[in-house]
Amino acid sequence: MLTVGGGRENVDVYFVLSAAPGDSVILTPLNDDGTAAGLAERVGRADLPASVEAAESNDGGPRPRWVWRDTATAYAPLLAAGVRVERCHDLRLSHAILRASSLTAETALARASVSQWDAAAPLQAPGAAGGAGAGTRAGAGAWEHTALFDLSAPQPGDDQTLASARAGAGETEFPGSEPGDARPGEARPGEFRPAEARPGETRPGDARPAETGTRTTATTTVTRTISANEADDLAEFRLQLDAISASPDPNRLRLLLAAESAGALIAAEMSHAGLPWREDVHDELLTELLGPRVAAGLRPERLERLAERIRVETGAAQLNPDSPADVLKALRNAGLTALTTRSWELEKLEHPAIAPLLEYKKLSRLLSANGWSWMEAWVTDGRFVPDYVPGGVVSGRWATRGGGALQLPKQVRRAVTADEGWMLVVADAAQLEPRILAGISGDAAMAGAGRGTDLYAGIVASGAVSTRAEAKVAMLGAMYGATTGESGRLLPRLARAYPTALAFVENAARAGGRGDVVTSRLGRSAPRPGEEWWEAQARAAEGAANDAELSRARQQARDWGRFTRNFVVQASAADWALCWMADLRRTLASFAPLAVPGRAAPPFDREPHLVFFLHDEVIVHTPAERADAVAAALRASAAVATRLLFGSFPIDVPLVVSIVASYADAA
DNA sequence: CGACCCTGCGCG
DNA sequence: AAAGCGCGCAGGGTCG
Repeated sequence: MLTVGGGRENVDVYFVLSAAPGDSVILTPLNDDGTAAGLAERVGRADLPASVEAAESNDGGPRPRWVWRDTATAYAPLLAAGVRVERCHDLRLSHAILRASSLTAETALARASVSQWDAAAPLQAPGAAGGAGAGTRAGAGAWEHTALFDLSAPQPGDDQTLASARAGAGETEFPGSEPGDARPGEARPGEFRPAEARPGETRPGDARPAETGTRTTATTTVTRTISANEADDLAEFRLQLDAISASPDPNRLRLLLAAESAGALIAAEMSHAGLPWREDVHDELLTELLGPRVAAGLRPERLERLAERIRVETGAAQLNPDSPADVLKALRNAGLTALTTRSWELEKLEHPAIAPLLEYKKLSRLLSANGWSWMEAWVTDGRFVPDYVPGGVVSGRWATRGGGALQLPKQVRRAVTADEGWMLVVADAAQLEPRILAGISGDAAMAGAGRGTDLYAGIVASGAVSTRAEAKVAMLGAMYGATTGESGRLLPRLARAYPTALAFVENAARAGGRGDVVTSRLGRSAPRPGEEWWEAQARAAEGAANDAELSRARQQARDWGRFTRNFVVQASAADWALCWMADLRRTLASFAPLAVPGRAAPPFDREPHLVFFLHDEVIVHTPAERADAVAAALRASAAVATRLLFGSFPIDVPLVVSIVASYADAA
């Protein structure tokens, strides 16, 4: 059976999980500096959940950190078996961050050639989430990776030999480092962070994981055969540890990677649990708005009536209201000058066809995006199970693949309903991005404007602008790089009141315009512009470009500047949100199980668990009895995240928390 | 028929 | 070009 750290306490031990031939997995225990911590063990996949659970229990000792290529693929089968892990290190996500980060720019990892570690997230097998079934998903034919760890399936011929020497585990005490950030503030120690790695500290008998051959040491020598996968994983992990310790601020990156990996665990857990979804409520809502369900491809009654009215009012008997070109032609024939068929554009027009057209567009959108077909494809057994893609956006935001989980319209949120005896705790970080801007720029005036209050109201109170709406549009303009319109007009006033914050985003924009790399609070860097961009800039700088090319080059430089201007804010907000959720997850896991009737999938059937995340908002599904405690935990974790990012800088990120039966009732 | 782009709109 | 960031998705339309 697996043991961790020979019973020592306060030692981070990693278990690297690698696919091995014969439907098995190799677990290699490592110390936090990448040296061997014990003998590797081979476990059949069927027995893996039990082994993992045993290591997680460890009699009150430290929990291991699981190191694996891809959390979604590795963790889903564990969850399906009801087994949860506390911490992990996602090699692929970590690689992506370290590859791009300005903090690890000169490391071997950053200079390595493009490899399997730079590949996109593997696709999830339908139904891998466990709790809910596979369903019929659009594009299901594209699923490829169904096996456990098959990013590159092990070939028997690929095996090589490596000495894995048992180093004197247990001989030396390695207390964990202080918590992640250089300015940890009041953060609770020891949370979701890997302990300090110790470069240069090598003990006799340690085997470098990537070494081959047999090594005799003062203790024991073990020679065994390992798969190419295992060698790759160990080598990559070491490369990452080296890159981190070589960075100017290792703790910053350790925190980021721990939070990113925790996010991957959360995504897997949310897909396992699913978002509670009342199909009957959804169906009722659709029927009320659209008319009774009809076969896919047909228009429900209400839509058909609207389409007919539009045809009558425009005099276009054959009009297809789903075709923008058709609609445009019909409007012109009716004497209207419309350039596009966008709703906000049509709203300005005065004509009897406009009202039914706008209503048609609204309802038709509901039908195609979240109608019955969508429900059939994505909701199973009362759970909406989207496929989250942690790290799917360069800023660190998540993406989704299918299901449109990040665009759940307010129209259908009524269907998101807690199980009987359970509640939803919905929490939203109010005005997160401008607050993050105040934090990263160190703008005390802006931070002060938001302390304990609505930030936009605080900006109004400072006298910079006169209404909340103005404050909001001006702030958004500052973060997005508005140059014209109301937003552009208000910017100078904002800049006078908050010069530090405005200078910060201005600098980020200038850096981007030069092609320089910008970086989030915790160390996630934006990509550099592509080859084409550089070529255009070079031609412009050499004076080789004609007027059109010159203005295009300048335009591209401004565009990239707007991207980097926004990146520093958006990516730092994503840093914060990941820390928030990671800390929350740890707290929720510590709640005593509660025997309540419910339909939540084990291991979450007796305790609060995250079911939804959207940039600055989360939903926790909880036994009703625990709802208040969950609300308190959400606030506490927000405070932890704020301290982890900003230390003692006097800033707060207040939450708007609602305890509701239905998502539609959240504030 | 699929691959691809465009339009439009949902979310933050 | 709604004034400016980041996304995903569906449907129409075109091309090969």
